[in-house]
Amino acid sequence: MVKMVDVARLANVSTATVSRVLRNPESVKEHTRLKVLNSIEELNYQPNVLARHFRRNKTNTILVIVPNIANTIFSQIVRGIEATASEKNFRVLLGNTNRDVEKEYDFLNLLHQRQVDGLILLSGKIDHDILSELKDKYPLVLASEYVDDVEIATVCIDNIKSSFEATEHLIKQGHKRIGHISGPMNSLLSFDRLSGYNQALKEYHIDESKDLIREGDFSYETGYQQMCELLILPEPPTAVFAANDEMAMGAINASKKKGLSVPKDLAVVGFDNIRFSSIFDPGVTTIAQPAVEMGNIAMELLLQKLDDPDFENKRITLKSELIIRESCGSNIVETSQ
Amino acid sequence: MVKMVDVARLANVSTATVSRVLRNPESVKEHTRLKVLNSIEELNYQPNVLARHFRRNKTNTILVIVPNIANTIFSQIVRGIEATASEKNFRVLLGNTNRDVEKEYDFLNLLHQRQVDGLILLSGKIDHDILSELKDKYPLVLASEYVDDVEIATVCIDNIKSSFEATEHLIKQGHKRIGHISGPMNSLLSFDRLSGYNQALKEYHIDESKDLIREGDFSYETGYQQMCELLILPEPPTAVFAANDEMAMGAINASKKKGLSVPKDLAVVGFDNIRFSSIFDPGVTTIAQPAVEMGNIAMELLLQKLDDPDFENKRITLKSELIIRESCGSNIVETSQ
DNA sequence: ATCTGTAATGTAATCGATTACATTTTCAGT
DNA sequence: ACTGAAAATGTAATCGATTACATTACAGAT
Repeated sequence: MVKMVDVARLANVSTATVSRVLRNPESVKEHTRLKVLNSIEELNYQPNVLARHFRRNKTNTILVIVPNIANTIFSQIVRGIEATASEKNFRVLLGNTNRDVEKEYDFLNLLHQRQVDGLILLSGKIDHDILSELKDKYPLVLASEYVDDVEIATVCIDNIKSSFEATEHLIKQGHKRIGHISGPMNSLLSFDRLSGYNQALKEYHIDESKDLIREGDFSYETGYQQMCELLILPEPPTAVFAANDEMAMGAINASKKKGLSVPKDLAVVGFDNIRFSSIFDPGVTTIAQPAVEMGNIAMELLLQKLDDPDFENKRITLKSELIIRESCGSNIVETSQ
Repeated sequence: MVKMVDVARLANVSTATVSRVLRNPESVKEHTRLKVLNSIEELNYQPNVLARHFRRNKTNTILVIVPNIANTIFSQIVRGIEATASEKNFRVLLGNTNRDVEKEYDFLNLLHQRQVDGLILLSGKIDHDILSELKDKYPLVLASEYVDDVEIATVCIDNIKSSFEATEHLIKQGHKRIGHISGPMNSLLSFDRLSGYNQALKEYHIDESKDLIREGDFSYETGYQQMCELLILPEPPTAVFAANDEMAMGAINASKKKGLSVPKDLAVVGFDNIRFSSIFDPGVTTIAQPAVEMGNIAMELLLQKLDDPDFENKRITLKSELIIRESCGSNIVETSQ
């Protein structure tokens, strides 16, 4: 393996100069720089990244902890993160947890071991105290998820507002009995989506009913089960707002199974606008998060933190959008291609 | 940061002994070992991974190149890889290419730079010559995809056989005009799925027709488009075998759009058994690959290669399974929950 | 008690880039 | 031409674990 001394010898300079050419080209005279670059070329020199990491105690790698990479909302955010990261010559290590908190903690070891320089969390499950300790010790950004109390750099949408809009849309279709299948209640995001739903009901003077609110865990299966529960109520809902698209699809399939037709007998709205929402039949009306952009911004925030650990922990709120498809019975209908 | 010398000092031994306790415990006397372990505990010592990587010129990290991580078939394989990897204390770096060959080559730099110790490829797009050079220079395993000519450790299923079965299933339902929407023809896997289809037609004395074979690229969109093409033929097919589930769903939706009913007017079989195939309406009949197991085995093969670069490059072929759902009009019908 | 061979432990070089500090070069200003 | 400051380059220490080689401890044989 060619190393820096070899280049230095050939170019007739010191290793310090070679190193500077690579990391601080402007601090080296043009003439010398060209000599060095030529030698690098001639020897086909590639710096030893591991030595560099060791010496600088940095890896140019960041960790992204994802609850479920197979969910397109997360893979899109990751795509955004990667795009911005690779521009700045950063690598992205994916920590897929399948919604298992233990695995999250496992991945955090990578931070402690300095195998990664920073962290983007797409999951809000980690304990508050640990989170608040983390954000003081390492560059940390939350994306999509968020927490209160602790001040952490965050990119997200306004979940209360978008859930309000989703529910309002159902109300405007004339529905009065509207169910909600929520996400797991240990996450603030789930809580806010529920709040948006509640606020919409209140705003339009619709009585709340505890029976109509069911807790799921963002999986298709819980959407299916909870919908079954809702359907055996003495007075079942005529519409359902599910806290994500997978659960919405679960709810739709449960209703179909019971012989109901969506949207005629039951209107459904989801959340996230995952790829299959437009492929599914009926197309799922949903709230679209600007996922790729969210990833871009999350990475930009992290880069700033990496550069200056004291950089302000701002929260950036992006706009979401209601996408109307067939599942809610609106007359405005998108094609499913 | 506590380092090895600190532990050594406290335990009253040399750093060599501390290092041995960590890497070769059996070479250290029980008495000494305990002293050292106690000191490690007491000081809460964590070895500097970067220094270790540098010194050993190994990172205990492997790279997995994936065409599209949002596709559940790939995320399942990755899950299998990760499970086996983490047992052996290996990290998995995910290289998602979105089917872009350029990005594949980018990721290969990680190998050259020794940032990863080995590679599992889930894509068969890389140039033969490069592949054959790679496999001599680095531990390399192919999973799901495979190539001929070059001898590389591989885990896969028998795509010809399973496609034969899929097509045969349609034939046994009485279909005589069966279309095929293939994968991109630069991949051997697509080619084999086409071969299986052709062999089944031949076996059952059904005339082939070039018109009925359309090339897609494994995306929903091409499935949709190619099905549209098939439907405007003077004599359109009554059944279609698509080389993956996404294209099968595209085909189904295209037919629905034209007012056809699946499976009554058109029977469809897909490939891969992605998660959404059972959620889709109608449930997609498909070939299930043992994806997680495939990942496990791929990682095991790679570990063997990492251990001994001259380890035999065997190809392991796993069993696939035909999963019958509603889309093919069989009377044996699975529920879609 | 002495010798021998093996097991256990220690000493110190090593991996290769980075960088604090030292030295030399350059050049503007007189 | 000379001075002094700034720019360019060089010297050598440094990061922290690993490991080849050297030394010591110890058990068993004589």
